Amino acid sequence: MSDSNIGGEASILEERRKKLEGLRAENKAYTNNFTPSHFSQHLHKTYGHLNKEELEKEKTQGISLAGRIVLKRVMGNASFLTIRDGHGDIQVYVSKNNIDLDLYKDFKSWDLGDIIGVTGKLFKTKTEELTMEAWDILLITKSLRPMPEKHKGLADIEIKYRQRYLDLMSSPESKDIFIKRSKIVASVRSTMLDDGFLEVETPMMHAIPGGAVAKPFITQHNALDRELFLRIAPELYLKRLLVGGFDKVFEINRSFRNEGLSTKHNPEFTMLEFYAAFASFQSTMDFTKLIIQLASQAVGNSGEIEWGKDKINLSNFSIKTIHDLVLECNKELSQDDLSNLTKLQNYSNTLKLPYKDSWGVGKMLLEIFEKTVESKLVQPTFVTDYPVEVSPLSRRNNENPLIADRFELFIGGKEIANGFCELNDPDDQAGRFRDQAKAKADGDDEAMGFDEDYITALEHGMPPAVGVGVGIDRLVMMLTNQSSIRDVILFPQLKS
RNA sequence: GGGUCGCUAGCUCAGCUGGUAGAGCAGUUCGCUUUUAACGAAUUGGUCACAGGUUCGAAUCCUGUGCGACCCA
Repeated sequence: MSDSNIGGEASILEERRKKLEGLRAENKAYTNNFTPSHFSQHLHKTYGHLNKEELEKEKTQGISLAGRIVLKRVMGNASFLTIRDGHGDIQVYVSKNNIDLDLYKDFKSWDLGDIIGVTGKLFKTKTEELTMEAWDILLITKSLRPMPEKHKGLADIEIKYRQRYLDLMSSPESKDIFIKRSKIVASVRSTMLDDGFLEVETPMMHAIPGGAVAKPFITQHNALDRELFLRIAPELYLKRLLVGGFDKVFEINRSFRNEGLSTKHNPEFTMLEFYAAFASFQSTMDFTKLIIQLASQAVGNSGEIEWGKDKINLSNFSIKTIHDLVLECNKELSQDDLSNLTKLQNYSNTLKLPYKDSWGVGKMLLEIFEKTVESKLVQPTFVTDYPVEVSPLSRRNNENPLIADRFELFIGGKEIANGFCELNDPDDQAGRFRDQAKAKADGDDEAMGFDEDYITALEHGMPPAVGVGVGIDRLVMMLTNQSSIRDVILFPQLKS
Protein backbone atom coordinates (compact mmCIF):
# COMPACT_ATOMS: atom_id res chain seq x y z
CA MET A 1 0.00 0.00 0.00
CA SER A 2 1.22 3.47 -0.84
CA ASP A 3 1.30 6.42 1.54
CA SER A 4 -0.84 8.43 -0.86
CA ASN A 5 -4.06 7.21 0.70
CA ILE A 6 -3.46 7.36 4.42
CA GLY A 7 -6.86 7.34 6.08
CA GLY A 8 -8.58 6.35 2.87
CA GLU A 9 -9.93 2.97 1.92
CA ALA A 10 -6.48 1.49 1.30
CA SER A 11 -5.34 2.49 4.75
CA ILE A 12 -8.48 1.14 6.40
CA LEU A 13 -7.72 -2.15 4.69
CA GLU A 14 -4.10 -1.97 5.73
CA GLU A 15 -5.01 -1.14 9.31
CA ARG A 16 -7.36 -4.08 9.53
CA ARG A 17 -4.92 -6.40 7.80
CA LYS A 18 -2.39 -5.57 10.49
CA LYS A 19 -4.94 -6.63 13.08
CA LEU A 20 -5.56 -9.80 11.10
CA GLU A 21 -1.82 -10.56 10.97
CA GLY A 22 -1.78 -10.26 14.76
CA LEU A 23 -4.58 -12.82 14.95
CA ARG A 24 -2.78 -15.11 12.51
CA ALA A 25 0.38 -14.92 14.62
CA GLU A 26 -1.60 -16.17 17.60
CA ASN A 27 -3.41 -18.75 15.45
CA LYS A 28 -6.71 -17.05 16.19
CA ALA A 29 -7.70 -15.93 12.71
CA TYR A 30 -10.86 -17.29 11.11
CA THR A 31 -11.78 -19.63 13.92
CA ASN A 32 -14.17 -22.37 13.07
CA ASN A 33 -15.25 -23.97 16.29
CA PHE A 34 -17.87 -21.69 17.80
CA THR A 35 -21.49 -22.84 17.75
CA PRO A 36 -23.93 -20.38 19.29
CA SER A 37 -26.59 -21.83 21.54
CA HIS A 38 -29.20 -19.22 20.62
CA PHE A 39 -30.32 -16.67 18.06
CA SER A 40 -31.09 -13.10 19.06
CA GLN A 41 -34.72 -13.34 18.04
CA HIS A 42 -35.25 -16.40 20.23
CA LEU A 43 -33.82 -14.58 23.25
CA HIS A 44 -36.04 -11.54 22.67
CA LYS A 45 -39.06 -13.81 22.36
CA THR A 46 -38.25 -15.85 25.46
CA TYR A 47 -36.91 -13.19 27.82
CA GLY A 48 -37.84 -9.83 26.32
CA HIS A 49 -41.07 -9.46 28.28
CA LEU A 50 -39.53 -10.21 31.71
CA ASN A 51 -38.58 -7.38 34.04
CA LYS A 52 -35.17 -7.09 35.68
CA GLU A 53 -35.97 -9.15 38.75
CA GLU A 54 -37.77 -11.88 36.83
CA LEU A 55 -34.88 -12.14 34.42
CA GLU A 56 -32.40 -12.47 37.31
CA LYS A 57 -34.24 -15.59 38.44
CA GLU A 58 -33.97 -17.23 35.02
CA LYS A 59 -30.92 -19.39 34.49
CA THR A 60 -29.43 -17.74 31.45
CA GLN A 61 -25.77 -18.34 32.33
CA GLY A 62 -23.84 -19.97 29.54
CA ILE A 63 -26.00 -18.74 26.68
CA SER A 64 -23.96 -18.02 23.58
CA LEU A 65 -24.54 -15.94 20.49
CA ALA A 66 -22.65 -15.14 17.32
CA GLY A 67 -23.09 -12.16 15.06
CA ARG A 68 -21.63 -9.19 13.28
CA ILE A 69 -20.77 -6.04 15.22
CA VAL A 70 -22.99 -3.31 13.78
CA LEU A 71 -22.65 -0.69 16.52
CA LYS A 72 -19.96 -0.21 19.13
CA ARG A 73 -19.93 2.13 22.12
CA VAL A 74 -16.73 1.99 24.11
CA MET A 75 -16.68 3.92 27.40
CA GLY A 76 -13.28 3.18 28.76
CA ASN A 77 -13.59 0.11 30.91
CA ALA A 78 -17.05 -0.95 29.81
CA SER A 79 -18.62 -1.15 26.38
CA PHE A 80 -21.88 -1.83 24.64
CA LEU A 81 -22.15 -3.51 21.26
CA THR A 82 -25.03 -4.22 18.99
CA ILE A 83 -24.52 -7.47 17.21
CA ARG A 84 -26.61 -8.78 14.33
CA ASP A 85 -27.16 -12.46 13.69
CA GLY A 86 -29.28 -14.21 11.08
CA HIS A 87 -32.46 -13.31 12.91
CA GLY A 88 -32.01 -9.82 14.28
CA ASP A 89 -30.04 -7.60 16.64
CA ILE A 90 -29.18 -7.80 20.30
CA GLN A 91 -27.12 -5.65 22.65
CA VAL A 92 -23.98 -7.01 24.30
CA TYR A 93 -22.32 -5.59 27.41
CA VAL A 94 -18.59 -6.11 27.74
CA SER A 95 -16.95 -5.00 30.96
CA LYS A 96 -13.42 -5.30 32.28
CA ASN A 97 -15.00 -6.73 35.43
CA ASN A 98 -16.31 -9.80 33.65
CA ILE A 99 -13.57 -10.74 31.24
CA ASP A 100 -9.83 -11.06 31.14
CA LEU A 101 -8.02 -7.70 30.98
CA ASP A 102 -5.91 -8.60 27.94
CA LEU A 103 -9.00 -9.83 26.15
CA TYR A 104 -10.74 -6.54 26.92
CA LYS A 105 -7.81 -4.61 25.45
CA ASP A 106 -7.92 -6.76 22.30
CA PHE A 107 -11.66 -6.34 22.11
CA LYS A 108 -11.33 -2.55 22.00
CA SER A 109 -9.50 -2.87 18.68
CA TRP A 110 -12.21 -4.93 17.05
CA ASP A 111 -14.08 -3.22 14.24
CA LEU A 112 -17.59 -2.73 13.00
CA GLY A 113 -18.27 -5.61 10.67
CA ASP A 114 -16.26 -8.20 12.61
CA ILE A 115 -18.14 -11.39 13.40
CA ILE A 116 -17.82 -12.35 17.05
CA GLY A 117 -19.02 -14.99 19.46
CA VAL A 118 -20.27 -14.09 22.94
CA THR A 119 -20.90 -16.32 25.93
CA GLY A 120 -22.48 -15.03 29.13
CA LYS A 121 -25.82 -14.29 30.74
CA LEU A 122 -28.77 -12.04 30.08
CA PHE A 123 -29.75 -8.95 32.03
CA LYS A 124 -31.72 -5.78 31.52
CA THR A 125 -30.16 -2.33 31.51
CA LYS A 126 -31.69 0.57 33.37
CA THR A 127 -33.64 1.39 30.24
CA GLU A 128 -34.99 -2.18 30.26
CA GLU A 129 -33.14 -3.30 27.17
CA LEU A 130 -32.45 -7.02 26.99
CA THR A 131 -28.65 -7.31 26.97
CA MET A 132 -26.11 -10.08 26.93
CA GLU A 133 -23.41 -9.67 29.59
CA ALA A 134 -20.25 -11.13 28.11
CA TRP A 135 -18.22 -13.52 30.24
CA ASP A 136 -16.23 -14.55 27.25
CA ILE A 137 -15.89 -13.11 23.79
CA LEU A 138 -14.17 -14.39 20.69
CA LEU A 139 -13.31 -12.76 17.40
CA ILE A 140 -14.51 -15.31 14.89
CA THR A 141 -14.13 -13.58 11.52
CA LYS A 142 -12.18 -10.39 10.95
CA SER A 143 -13.80 -8.02 8.46
CA LEU A 144 -11.19 -6.24 6.37
CA ARG A 145 -13.46 -3.75 4.70
CA PRO A 146 -15.66 -1.03 6.21
CA MET A 147 -19.40 -1.58 6.50
CA PRO A 148 -21.91 0.78 4.91
CA GLU A 149 -22.64 3.98 6.83
CA LYS A 150 -24.17 2.90 10.14
CA HIS A 151 -27.21 5.15 10.26
CA LYS A 152 -28.23 5.83 6.71
CA GLY A 153 -26.99 2.59 5.20
CA LEU A 154 -26.38 2.19 1.50
CA ALA A 155 -27.73 4.94 -0.67
CA ASP A 156 -25.88 3.94 -3.82
CA ILE A 157 -28.49 1.83 -5.47
CA GLU A 158 -26.00 0.23 -7.81
CA ILE A 159 -23.82 -1.07 -4.97
CA LYS A 160 -27.00 -2.26 -3.30
CA TYR A 161 -27.62 -4.62 -6.23
CA ARG A 162 -24.06 -5.44 -7.24
CA GLN A 163 -22.90 -6.10 -3.68
CA ARG A 164 -26.20 -7.29 -2.29
CA TYR A 165 -24.47 -8.67 0.82
CA LEU A 166 -23.77 -5.08 1.90
CA ASP A 167 -27.43 -4.24 1.53
CA LEU A 168 -28.46 -7.36 3.44
CA MET A 169 -26.04 -6.79 6.32
CA SER A 170 -27.04 -3.16 6.74
CA SER A 171 -30.73 -3.17 5.91
CA PRO A 172 -33.08 -5.46 7.83
CA GLU A 173 -35.93 -4.12 5.66
CA SER A 174 -34.24 -5.35 2.53
CA LYS A 175 -33.46 -8.69 4.13
CA ASP A 176 -37.08 -9.03 5.13
CA ILE A 177 -38.23 -8.76 1.51
CA PHE A 178 -36.20 -11.83 0.63
CA ILE A 179 -37.42 -13.73 3.65
CA LYS A 180 -40.92 -12.92 2.46
CA ARG A 181 -40.04 -13.97 -1.07
CA SER A 182 -39.03 -17.36 0.26
CA LYS A 183 -42.28 -17.63 2.22
CA ILE A 184 -44.34 -16.68 -0.81
CA VAL A 185 -42.66 -19.29 -2.99
CA ALA A 186 -43.05 -21.89 -0.24
CA SER A 187 -46.71 -21.02 0.12
CA VAL A 188 -47.33 -21.25 -3.63
CA ARG A 189 -45.56 -24.59 -3.75
CA SER A 190 -47.53 -26.04 -0.86
CA THR A 191 -50.83 -24.76 -2.31
CA MET A 192 -50.01 -26.62 -5.51
CA LEU A 193 -48.92 -29.81 -3.75
CA ASP A 194 -51.93 -29.76 -1.42
CA ASP A 195 -54.18 -29.67 -4.46
CA GLY A 196 -52.54 -32.76 -5.92
CA PHE A 197 -50.22 -31.13 -8.44
CA LEU A 198 -46.92 -32.82 -9.25
CA GLU A 199 -43.85 -30.59 -9.26
CA VAL A 200 -41.65 -31.20 -12.29
CA GLU A 201 -38.53 -29.77 -13.88
CA THR A 202 -38.40 -29.41 -17.63
CA PRO A 203 -35.51 -28.30 -19.85
CA MET A 204 -34.21 -24.76 -19.73
CA MET A 205 -32.21 -25.28 -22.91
CA HIS A 206 -34.54 -25.59 -25.86
CA ALA A 207 -33.83 -26.55 -29.45
CA ILE A 208 -36.82 -24.47 -30.56
CA PRO A 209 -37.90 -21.53 -28.42
CA GLY A 210 -41.63 -21.61 -27.79
CA GLY A 211 -44.50 -21.17 -25.38
CA ALA A 212 -44.41 -17.39 -25.48
CA VAL A 213 -43.86 -14.52 -27.84
CA ALA A 214 -40.41 -13.21 -26.92
CA LYS A 215 -36.85 -12.97 -28.10
CA PRO A 216 -34.69 -15.79 -26.67
CA PHE A 217 -31.07 -15.92 -25.54
CA ILE A 218 -28.93 -18.09 -27.76
CA THR A 219 -26.25 -20.41 -26.46
CA GLN A 220 -23.96 -23.03 -27.92
CA HIS A 221 -23.57 -26.70 -27.20
CA ASN A 222 -20.03 -27.62 -28.17
CA ALA A 223 -20.23 -31.43 -28.30
CA LEU A 224 -23.44 -31.36 -30.31
CA ASP A 225 -22.11 -28.42 -32.31
CA ARG A 226 -25.47 -26.71 -32.35
CA GLU A 227 -27.37 -23.70 -31.15
CA LEU A 228 -29.64 -23.97 -28.15
CA PHE A 229 -32.00 -21.38 -26.72
CA LEU A 230 -32.59 -20.54 -23.09
CA ARG A 231 -36.27 -21.14 -22.57
CA ILE A 232 -38.74 -18.30 -22.80
CA ALA A 233 -41.43 -20.46 -21.16
CA PRO A 234 -41.78 -24.07 -19.96
CA GLU A 235 -45.27 -24.36 -21.46
CA LEU A 236 -44.74 -26.75 -24.36
CA TYR A 237 -42.84 -29.26 -22.22
CA LEU A 238 -45.38 -29.17 -19.42
CA LYS A 239 -48.13 -29.92 -21.93
CA ARG A 240 -46.14 -32.86 -23.28
CA LEU A 241 -46.45 -34.22 -19.75
CA LEU A 242 -50.23 -33.96 -19.97
CA VAL A 243 -49.99 -36.12 -23.10
CA GLY A 244 -47.89 -38.57 -21.09
CA GLY A 245 -50.61 -38.91 -18.49
CA PHE A 246 -49.62 -36.61 -15.63
CA ASP A 247 -52.87 -34.73 -15.25
CA LYS A 248 -51.80 -32.00 -12.82
CA VAL A 249 -48.26 -30.64 -13.12
CA PHE A 250 -46.49 -27.44 -12.18
CA GLU A 251 -43.06 -25.88 -12.35
CA ILE A 252 -41.66 -22.91 -10.47
CA ASN A 253 -38.47 -21.79 -12.14
CA ARG A 254 -36.60 -19.40 -14.32
CA SER A 255 -37.39 -18.32 -17.84
CA PHE A 256 -35.24 -15.99 -19.91
CA ARG A 257 -36.20 -13.24 -22.31
CA ASN A 258 -33.76 -11.22 -24.29
CA GLU A 259 -35.23 -7.79 -23.64
CA GLY A 260 -34.13 -4.47 -22.24
CA LEU A 261 -33.49 -3.97 -18.53
CA SER A 262 -35.87 -1.92 -16.47
CA THR A 263 -37.41 -1.68 -13.04
CA LYS A 264 -40.16 -3.93 -14.40
CA HIS A 265 -38.14 -6.44 -16.43
CA ASN A 266 -35.24 -8.66 -15.52
CA PRO A 267 -33.92 -10.91 -18.31
CA GLU A 268 -34.24 -13.94 -16.07
CA PHE A 269 -37.42 -14.13 -14.08
CA THR A 270 -39.38 -16.73 -12.16
CA MET A 271 -42.70 -18.12 -13.24
CA LEU A 272 -45.15 -20.54 -11.81
CA GLU A 273 -46.82 -22.50 -14.58
CA PHE A 274 -49.42 -25.14 -13.85
CA TYR A 275 -51.61 -27.33 -16.01
CA ALA A 276 -54.65 -29.29 -14.94
CA ALA A 277 -56.31 -31.78 -17.25
CA PHE A 278 -60.13 -31.76 -17.31
CA ALA A 279 -60.24 -28.69 -15.04
CA SER A 280 -62.89 -26.07 -15.67
CA PHE A 281 -62.08 -22.51 -16.63
CA GLN A 282 -64.04 -21.13 -13.66
CA SER A 283 -62.47 -23.46 -11.08
CA THR A 284 -59.02 -22.52 -12.37
CA MET A 285 -59.72 -18.83 -11.81
CA ASP A 286 -60.85 -19.68 -8.29
CA PHE A 287 -57.68 -21.69 -7.70
CA THR A 288 -55.47 -18.87 -9.01
CA LYS A 289 -57.20 -16.54 -6.59
CA LEU A 290 -56.55 -19.00 -3.75
CA ILE A 291 -52.85 -19.23 -4.57
CA ILE A 292 -52.54 -15.46 -4.26
CA GLN A 293 -54.63 -15.14 -1.13
CA LEU A 294 -52.69 -17.87 0.68
CA ALA A 295 -49.36 -16.39 -0.39
CA SER A 296 -50.46 -13.04 0.97
CA GLN A 297 -51.43 -14.60 4.29
CA ALA A 298 -48.11 -16.42 4.40
CA VAL A 299 -46.30 -13.10 4.69
CA GLY A 300 -48.68 -11.77 7.29
CA ASN A 301 -50.79 -9.48 5.15
CA SER A 302 -54.39 -8.82 6.03
CA GLY A 303 -57.10 -8.87 3.36
CA GLU A 304 -56.16 -5.39 2.28
CA ILE A 305 -52.64 -4.65 1.06
CA GLU A 306 -50.87 -1.51 -0.05
CA TRP A 307 -48.95 -1.42 -3.29
CA GLY A 308 -47.48 1.98 -3.99
CA LYS A 309 -50.35 4.46 -3.93
CA ASP A 310 -53.00 1.77 -4.18
CA LYS A 311 -54.94 -0.02 -1.50
CA ILE A 312 -55.91 -3.43 -2.80
CA ASN A 313 -58.56 -5.70 -1.40
CA LEU A 314 -57.41 -9.26 -1.99
CA SER A 315 -60.60 -10.85 -0.71
CA ASN A 316 -62.65 -9.78 -3.70
CA PHE A 317 -61.80 -10.74 -7.31
CA SER A 318 -64.13 -9.65 -10.08
CA ILE A 319 -64.53 -11.09 -13.58
CA LYS A 320 -65.11 -8.86 -16.61
CA THR A 321 -64.85 -9.28 -20.35
CA ILE A 322 -62.31 -7.31 -22.30
CA HIS A 323 -65.16 -5.87 -24.38
CA ASP A 324 -67.10 -4.55 -21.40
CA LEU A 325 -63.96 -3.01 -19.93
CA VAL A 326 -62.98 -1.30 -23.17
CA LEU A 327 -66.51 0.10 -23.51
CA GLU A 328 -66.51 1.18 -19.85
CA CYS A 329 -63.29 3.15 -20.25
CA ASN A 330 -63.96 4.47 -23.75
CA LYS A 331 -67.41 6.00 -23.79
CA GLU A 332 -66.96 7.04 -27.44
CA LEU A 333 -67.06 3.39 -28.56
CA SER A 334 -70.19 1.28 -29.03
CA GLN A 335 -70.57 -2.49 -28.91
CA ASP A 336 -70.71 -2.64 -32.72
CA ASP A 337 -67.52 -0.60 -33.09
CA LEU A 338 -65.56 -3.38 -31.37
CA SER A 339 -65.94 -5.64 -34.38
CA ASN A 340 -65.41 -2.87 -36.94
CA LEU A 341 -61.77 -2.60 -38.00
CA THR A 342 -62.10 0.87 -39.58
CA LYS A 343 -63.81 2.27 -36.48
CA LEU A 344 -61.09 0.86 -34.24
CA GLN A 345 -58.33 2.23 -36.46
CA ASN A 346 -59.94 5.67 -36.43
CA TYR A 347 -60.29 5.50 -32.67
CA SER A 348 -56.63 4.49 -32.32
CA ASN A 349 -55.73 7.59 -34.30
CA THR A 350 -57.58 9.78 -31.83
CA LEU A 351 -55.69 8.03 -29.01
CA LYS A 352 -52.43 8.58 -30.92
CA LEU A 353 -51.90 4.85 -30.63
CA PRO A 354 -49.75 3.52 -33.48
CA TYR A 355 -50.90 0.37 -35.26
CA LYS A 356 -50.08 -1.73 -38.28
CA ASP A 357 -52.50 -2.24 -41.19
CA SER A 358 -51.94 -5.97 -40.89
CA TRP A 359 -53.51 -6.03 -37.44
CA GLY A 360 -57.02 -7.47 -37.19
CA VAL A 361 -59.88 -6.45 -34.92
CA GLY A 362 -58.55 -8.60 -32.09
CA LYS A 363 -55.08 -7.09 -31.96
CA MET A 364 -56.54 -3.57 -32.23
CA LEU A 365 -58.87 -4.30 -29.35
CA LEU A 366 -56.01 -5.60 -27.21
CA GLU A 367 -53.88 -2.52 -27.90
CA ILE A 368 -56.74 -0.21 -26.96
CA PHE A 369 -57.31 -2.29 -23.83
CA GLU A 370 -53.66 -2.04 -22.81
CA LYS A 371 -53.59 1.68 -23.42
CA THR A 372 -56.87 2.71 -21.84
CA VAL A 373 -57.90 0.04 -19.33
CA GLU A 374 -54.97 -1.91 -17.90
CA SER A 375 -53.60 0.70 -15.50
CA LYS A 376 -57.10 1.27 -14.08
CA LEU A 377 -57.52 -2.34 -12.99
CA VAL A 378 -56.33 -1.73 -9.44
CA GLN A 379 -58.63 -4.15 -7.63
CA PRO A 380 -58.16 -7.82 -8.58
CA THR A 381 -59.89 -8.40 -11.90
CA PHE A 382 -59.98 -11.42 -14.17
CA VAL A 383 -60.31 -10.22 -17.72
CA THR A 384 -61.88 -12.73 -20.12
CA ASP A 385 -62.91 -13.14 -23.76
CA TYR A 386 -59.51 -12.40 -25.28
CA PRO A 387 -59.40 -12.48 -29.10
CA VAL A 388 -57.97 -15.71 -30.56
CA GLU A 389 -55.80 -13.54 -32.78
CA VAL A 390 -53.61 -12.60 -29.80
CA SER A 391 -53.74 -16.01 -28.08
CA PRO A 392 -51.75 -18.44 -30.23
CA LEU A 393 -51.81 -21.32 -27.73
CA SER A 394 -55.39 -21.03 -26.45
CA ARG A 395 -58.40 -23.07 -27.30
CA ARG A 396 -61.24 -21.38 -29.15
CA ASN A 397 -64.48 -20.72 -27.33
CA ASN A 398 -67.23 -23.17 -28.30
CA GLU A 399 -69.87 -20.47 -28.93
CA ASN A 400 -67.63 -17.82 -30.46
CA PRO A 401 -64.60 -19.09 -32.41
CA LEU A 402 -63.09 -15.58 -32.53
CA ILE A 403 -62.52 -15.46 -28.81
CA ALA A 404 -60.28 -17.70 -26.72
CA ASP A 405 -61.12 -19.40 -23.45
CA ARG A 406 -58.54 -17.27 -21.73
CA PHE A 407 -58.21 -14.97 -18.74
CA GLU A 408 -55.63 -12.55 -17.50
CA LEU A 409 -55.56 -11.41 -13.90
CA PHE A 410 -54.76 -7.77 -13.21
CA ILE A 411 -53.96 -6.32 -9.81
CA GLY A 412 -52.62 -2.86 -9.12
CA GLY A 413 -52.80 -2.11 -12.85
CA LYS A 414 -50.35 -4.91 -13.62
CA GLU A 415 -50.72 -8.32 -15.17
CA ILE A 416 -50.20 -10.96 -12.50
CA ALA A 417 -51.43 -14.14 -14.18
CA ASN A 418 -52.39 -15.43 -17.59
CA GLY A 419 -54.45 -18.57 -18.02
CA PHE A 420 -56.31 -20.38 -20.72
CA CYS A 421 -57.86 -23.57 -21.92
CA GLU A 422 -55.10 -25.25 -23.84
CA LEU A 423 -55.32 -25.84 -27.53
CA ASN A 424 -55.21 -29.60 -28.06
CA ASP A 425 -56.21 -29.78 -31.72
CA PRO A 426 -52.92 -30.64 -33.48
CA ASP A 427 -54.09 -29.30 -36.85
CA ASP A 428 -55.24 -25.98 -35.42
CA GLN A 429 -51.94 -25.76 -33.49
CA ALA A 430 -49.90 -26.60 -36.60
CA GLY A 431 -51.69 -23.84 -38.49
CA ARG A 432 -50.87 -21.30 -35.76
CA PHE A 433 -47.23 -22.47 -35.70
CA ARG A 434 -47.09 -21.95 -39.47
CA ASP A 435 -48.30 -18.37 -38.99
CA GLN A 436 -45.64 -17.84 -36.31
CA ALA A 437 -42.92 -19.41 -38.44
CA LYS A 438 -43.90 -17.20 -41.33
CA ALA A 439 -43.73 -14.10 -39.13
CA LYS A 440 -40.29 -15.28 -37.97
CA ALA A 441 -39.14 -15.72 -41.57
CA ASP A 442 -40.39 -12.19 -42.24
CA GLY A 443 -38.06 -10.90 -39.56
CA ASP A 444 -40.13 -11.03 -36.36
CA ASP A 445 -37.48 -12.35 -33.95
CA GLU A 446 -40.07 -12.69 -31.18
CA ALA A 447 -42.19 -15.19 -33.13
CA MET A 448 -42.19 -18.88 -32.19
CA GLY A 449 -40.58 -21.54 -34.30
CA PHE A 450 -42.50 -24.51 -35.71
CA ASP A 451 -42.20 -27.21 -33.07
CA GLU A 452 -42.83 -30.44 -34.96
CA ASP A 453 -42.19 -32.65 -31.96
CA TYR A 454 -44.87 -30.81 -30.01
CA ILE A 455 -47.38 -31.33 -32.84
CA THR A 456 -46.51 -35.04 -32.79
CA ALA A 457 -47.24 -35.06 -29.07
CA LEU A 458 -50.64 -33.43 -29.63
CA GLU A 459 -51.35 -36.00 -32.34
CA HIS A 460 -51.05 -38.66 -29.67
CA GLY A 461 -53.88 -36.88 -27.87
CA MET A 462 -53.69 -34.29 -25.07
CA PRO A 463 -56.60 -34.20 -22.66
CA PRO A 464 -58.48 -30.90 -22.45
CA ALA A 465 -56.68 -28.80 -19.85
CA VAL A 466 -56.42 -25.38 -18.31
CA GLY A 467 -52.99 -23.83 -17.86
CA VAL A 468 -51.91 -20.76 -15.91
CA GLY A 469 -48.72 -18.75 -15.63
CA VAL A 470 -48.08 -16.53 -12.62
CA GLY A 471 -45.16 -14.12 -12.54
CA ILE A 472 -43.56 -14.82 -9.17
CA ASP A 473 -41.39 -11.70 -9.17
CA ARG A 474 -44.43 -9.52 -9.72
CA LEU A 475 -46.38 -11.40 -7.10
CA VAL A 476 -43.57 -10.77 -4.62
CA MET A 477 -43.46 -7.10 -5.60
CA MET A 478 -47.16 -6.82 -4.92
CA LEU A 479 -47.14 -8.69 -1.61
CA THR A 480 -44.09 -6.83 -0.27
CA ASN A 481 -45.11 -3.41 -1.61
CA GLN A 482 -42.13 -2.89 -3.92
CA SER A 483 -42.17 -0.92 -7.16
CA SER A 484 -38.93 -2.24 -8.68
CA ILE A 485 -38.35 -5.84 -9.71
CA ARG A 486 -34.71 -5.32 -8.66
CA ASP A 487 -35.81 -5.07 -5.07
CA VAL A 488 -37.27 -8.57 -5.12
CA ILE A 489 -34.45 -10.29 -7.05
CA LEU A 490 -31.28 -10.80 -5.02
CA PHE A 491 -28.87 -10.23 -7.87
CA PRO A 492 -30.72 -8.42 -10.65
CA GLN A 493 -29.05 -8.01 -14.02
CA LEU A 494 -27.51 -4.57 -14.42
CA LYS A 495 -25.72 -2.91 -17.26
CA SER A 496 -22.09 -3.91 -17.08
C1' G B 1 -35.26 4.49 -28.19
C1' G B 2 -36.68 9.96 -26.29
C1' G B 3 -36.80 13.52 -22.10
C1' U B 4 -35.45 15.15 -17.01
C1' C B 5 -32.20 14.59 -12.90
C1' G B 6 -27.83 12.58 -10.49
C1' C B 7 -22.32 10.90 -10.06
C1' U B 8 -17.61 15.30 -4.67
C1' A B 9 -13.31 11.40 1.22
C1' G B 10 -14.25 4.16 2.56
C1' C B 11 -19.91 5.50 3.61
C1' U B 12 -23.95 9.54 3.85
C1' C B 13 -24.02 14.31 1.95
C1' A B 14 -22.93 20.15 1.65
C1' G B 15 -20.24 23.15 -1.75
C1' C B 16 -24.75 29.96 -4.61
C1' U B 17 -23.56 33.88 -9.85
C1' G B 18 -16.09 30.24 -11.95
C1' G B 19 -10.84 31.85 -7.55
C1' U B 20 -7.94 24.69 -6.90
C1' A B 21 -12.82 21.40 -1.33
C1' G B 22 -16.09 20.86 3.67
C1' A B 23 -19.36 18.28 7.54
C1' G B 24 -21.20 13.78 9.96
C1' C B 25 -20.05 8.61 10.18
C1' A B 26 -15.98 5.00 9.66
C1' G B 27 -10.36 4.98 10.65
C1' U B 28 -6.05 6.60 13.99
C1' U B 29 -4.56 8.72 19.10
C1' C B 30 -6.23 10.21 24.04
C1' G B 31 -10.12 10.46 28.01
C1' C B 32 -14.43 8.05 30.00
C1' U B 33 -17.66 1.36 34.07
C1' U B 34 -25.41 1.14 32.18
C1' U B 35 -24.45 3.25 26.71
C1' U B 36 -27.98 3.10 22.75
C1' A B 37 -27.20 7.67 16.19
C1' A B 38 -22.99 7.13 23.40
C1' C B 39 -20.03 11.42 24.47
C1' G B 40 -15.52 14.98 24.60
C1' A B 41 -10.57 16.35 22.46
C1' A B 42 -7.04 15.87 18.52
C1' U B 43 -5.98 13.79 13.69
C1' U B 44 -5.72 11.19 8.78
C1' G B 45 -8.17 10.88 4.29
C1' G B 46 -9.91 13.83 -2.48
C1' U B 47 -7.34 12.72 -10.39
C1' C B 48 -14.71 16.41 -7.52
C1' A B 49 -17.41 9.53 -12.75
C1' C B 50 -14.36 9.81 -17.43
C1' A B 51 -12.60 12.50 -21.98
C1' G B 52 -12.39 16.97 -24.51
C1' G B 53 -13.47 22.38 -24.76
C1' U B 54 -14.16 27.74 -23.00
C1' U B 55 -11.19 30.67 -19.41
C1' C B 56 -5.54 33.84 -16.51
C1' G B 57 -8.19 30.19 -13.53
C1' A B 58 -13.33 24.80 -13.80
C1' A B 59 -16.25 20.42 -8.76
C1' U B 60 -18.88 24.80 -10.73
C1' C B 61 -19.92 26.82 -17.68
C1' C B 62 -20.19 23.90 -22.70
C1' U B 63 -19.82 19.11 -25.62
C1' G B 64 -19.30 13.94 -25.64
C1' U B 65 -18.93 9.01 -23.13
C1' G B 66 -20.07 5.65 -19.03
C1' C B 67 -23.21 4.22 -14.98
C1' G B 68 -27.70 5.04 -12.26
C1' A B 69 -32.79 7.08 -10.96
C1' C B 70 -37.53 8.87 -12.67
C1' C B 71 -41.02 9.82 -16.65
C1' C B 72 -42.57 8.70 -21.75
C1' A B 73 -42.72 5.10 -26.05
